Amino acid sequence: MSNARPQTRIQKKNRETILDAALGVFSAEGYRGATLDKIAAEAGLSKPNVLYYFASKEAIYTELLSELLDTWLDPLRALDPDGDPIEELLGYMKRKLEMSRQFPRESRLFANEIVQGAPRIEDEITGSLKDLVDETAKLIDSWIASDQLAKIDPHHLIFSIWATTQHYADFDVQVRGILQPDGDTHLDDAEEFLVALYTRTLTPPAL
Amino acid sequence: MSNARPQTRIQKKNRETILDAALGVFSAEGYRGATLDKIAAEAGLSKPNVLYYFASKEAIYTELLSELLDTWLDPLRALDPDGDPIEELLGYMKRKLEMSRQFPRESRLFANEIVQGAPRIEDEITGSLKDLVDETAKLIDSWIASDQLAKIDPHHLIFSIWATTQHYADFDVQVRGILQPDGDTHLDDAEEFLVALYTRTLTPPAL
DNA sequence: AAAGCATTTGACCGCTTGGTCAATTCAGGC
DNA sequence: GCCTGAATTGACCAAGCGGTCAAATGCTTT
Repeated sequence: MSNARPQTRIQKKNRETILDAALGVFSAEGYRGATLDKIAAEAGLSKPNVLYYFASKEAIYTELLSELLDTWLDPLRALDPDGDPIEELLGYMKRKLEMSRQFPRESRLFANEIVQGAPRIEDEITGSLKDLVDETAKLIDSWIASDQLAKIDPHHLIFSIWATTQHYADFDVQVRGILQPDGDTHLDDAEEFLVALYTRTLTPPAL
Repeated sequence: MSNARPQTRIQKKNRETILDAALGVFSAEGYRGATLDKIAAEAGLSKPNVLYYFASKEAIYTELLSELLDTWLDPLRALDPDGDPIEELLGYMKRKLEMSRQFPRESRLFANEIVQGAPRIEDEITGSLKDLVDETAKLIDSWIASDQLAKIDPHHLIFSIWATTQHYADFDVQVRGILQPDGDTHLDDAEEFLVALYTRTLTPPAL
């Protein structure tokens, strides 16, 4: 597996162009709905040329997925055990919401994959993802034990943060359809709502 | 549109068999990923026989979708303006969570459709769904105005209930993957968590 | 039992899809 | 300017797809 790829400038550029185009197509249409022709057209290349840079449609998809997984978990890793618990968790929620704002295609790519049973990333889910979540859950439990947080199930807390924040990317059409005609500030409103939701939920009862 | 369909017993039975099989396939693989062969195999019928009962793949899909939309909104309609606001909203959340437990395929079918831009139900979203949500939002606002609920954005409250409850159906593999090996009681734990979450969020500050 | 309609299916069609390949064009070092 | 490998593409293929159709089978009524 020790590869000594030359990676010329033009190779790097085209691979990036293809991955970006593929992200758009895969996230909008799912794996089966996406076609190499659409990806090639979106990238401004011919289909055989796309396959000159990637071995197959599958190869493009898995590369996107594995690239993404790290980025996706970064906000969770940024939790500071020595910070103020409520501020840390609110910060995490805000970072996740910001990712829905800035990387909706990435969010939808994951959503598509997981809704359909995550056939290609099940190992990562039960492996590194589970480990990281379990670790974070322990941290939250320790915060609860020291009365810095209200008593709450840490795993489901994390699930709820994922669900509420990613909802704005994954179900964008529904959110916009319901909020129209005024749907410009909806992510700011969402942040305000979620700050209130989690502040009330996490604040421990006065002693 | 006044149809006088005969609908023999065998027709009714086979149409139901097909719709049930199609629900499984569409929800697991998305519209593009589903094939008539898979649906036919799942239903125990030949492909031409399936097409004897439905005009096309698209026809099966849209029938499923429109059938579902009503069922999906029923819990929202069940909100009682004269009931106790917090109990009503907690009850709504519980009903939605129960639907994730009992009808995960239906939930994933919607998730697939909406993640990919809801090309076939955009009208319903901006129409009847939006109307119903706006109406409910007004009701919630009136509860807030009479100090029976904490001050909170009603639309985003509804979004958060959808997101947190449907998450357990749509992202089932992820939830189970992280919670394993003990993932049997996770929906009961989820309910306990969500009751706490929304109780704290909705309870108005003591006067 | 025979007619008449509902049901079922094997064989087939045209189109789209992922992928291949030989041939052509391009870009940089000498 | 020319040579060499990188980059690009038109033409093509086999498989899978949604859908058709004529023919066969089943069921019910008389």
